[in-house]
Amino acid sequence: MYVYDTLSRTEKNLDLNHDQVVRVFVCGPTVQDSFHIGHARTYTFFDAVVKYLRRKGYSVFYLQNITDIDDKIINRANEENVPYDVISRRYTEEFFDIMETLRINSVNFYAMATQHIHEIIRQIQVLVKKGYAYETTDGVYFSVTKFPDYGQLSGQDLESLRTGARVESSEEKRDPRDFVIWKKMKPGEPFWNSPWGNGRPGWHIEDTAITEKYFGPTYDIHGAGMDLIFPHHEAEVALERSISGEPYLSRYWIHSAMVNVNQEKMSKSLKNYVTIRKVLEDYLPEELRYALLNVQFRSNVNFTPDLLNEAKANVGAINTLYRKLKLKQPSHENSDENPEIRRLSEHVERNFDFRLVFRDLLELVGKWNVNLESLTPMEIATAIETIDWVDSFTCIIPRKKEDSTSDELISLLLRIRRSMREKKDFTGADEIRKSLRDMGITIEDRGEETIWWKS
RNA sequence: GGAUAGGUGGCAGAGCGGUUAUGCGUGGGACUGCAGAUCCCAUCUAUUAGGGUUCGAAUCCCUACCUAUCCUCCA
Repeated sequence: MYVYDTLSRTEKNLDLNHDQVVRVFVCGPTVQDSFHIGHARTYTFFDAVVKYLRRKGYSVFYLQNITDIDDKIINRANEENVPYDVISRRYTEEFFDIMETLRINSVNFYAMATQHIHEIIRQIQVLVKKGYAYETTDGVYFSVTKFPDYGQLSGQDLESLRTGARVESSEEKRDPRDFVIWKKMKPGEPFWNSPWGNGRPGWHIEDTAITEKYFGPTYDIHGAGMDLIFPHHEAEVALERSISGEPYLSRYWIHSAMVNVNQEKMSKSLKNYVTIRKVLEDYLPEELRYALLNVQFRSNVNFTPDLLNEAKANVGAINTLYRKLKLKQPSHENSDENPEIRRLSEHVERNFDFRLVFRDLLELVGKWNVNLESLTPMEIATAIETIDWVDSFTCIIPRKKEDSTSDELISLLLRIRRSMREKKDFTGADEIRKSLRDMGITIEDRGEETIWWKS
């Protein structure tokens, strides 16, 4: 398997160990506001990656943090005049709710920042003791120049960072490029006790404290959106490696690209974002997943109606065929190997190109549709197995609606409809068809017989 | 200005030196009582620009131009 690794800037052989747990960490959100398609993209992508790895037999521990204390949360709380945790809880709940709806369920553990204050303080203590961090009147800072590899991950050199300094420089910072790891509280702000007085953690150290607790000083895969490469991940590397002395933090760095609107990054500040909830008013979660996975992960996507409509059309086509196949009699013999799956898996294993998987699956769907009536039981089994396999990590086959209609009743209705049609009572026949559709049952007249399925 | 990706038909996107992929859209047709689903045909005959290498380039090299992300909080 190959993945593009940000640090080495090359496609690297993804060399994971089947005998050990594969440790994957992906940066979670700051729970300060509603979530948009940008979030959906990142988390859907890594969900599919982890599901694929598991499918392949790896035992993956997928860890994600949740930033539940942060300036933005405090600001929001002040605007609404409520305690900060009213905000963080509200959006944490919304986040979990959306994750569930989008079928993003591969994360083993969500680590909340505020539940790891101890670990954070311990890391800061080590950094201060080793001389990597220093205290000022408003906080504790990490001294960037003490870490020679700073800038390596993002391809920045320290000098150009200095000249580009849009960094707001606090007077007491020894270097404008230094970053906070502990913020001392201002009146009215939430706080935790620490050796440096009351305050709260900086963002970067939150993640290293969490990953160190669950994974130790190094782990296998670190993922997130590309916008976090600098300074966030750069800072994580500096912090953890300064503490551990190890030559690396994560063996692989996988960064997914942005979602754009009118060629611009979807973001809060530009007010050009579309919330996930909004999209789910008109599209199925599976259609959104398809749309987002139908793009190479390192390419930006422009978010347009076309993108979703194409996904809708394709998900519909795959699903319809899938339901029809399910009505047939597949062979139950064990086939040695499914050649289609082998071919499709090559796409996944070359840079997780789910898009190519979809493309080839669609071609197969066309082929199966043409021969639908003449497929052998073996071919039916292969087709179903192939779609199931793709669905096992992409989750694009819409779930059936909960239903209570019995098969016998449906058959009865269809018999009645048949006799109506024979008597040319098409109005009545169409009414039955429409009612069944409303109940999530699709029917299809095929000459003498009528087939149906629940979708 | 620096770092990193890119620039292919109406849109999305393959191709990695030698068949105008493919999907969506659009038009037409088959099937159907009508739908739906599916299929067939067509449409679009595209590769940012200019040089170069080559028998031959979307594909390699150079130059220019353009776009996105990051260099500040951000998935």
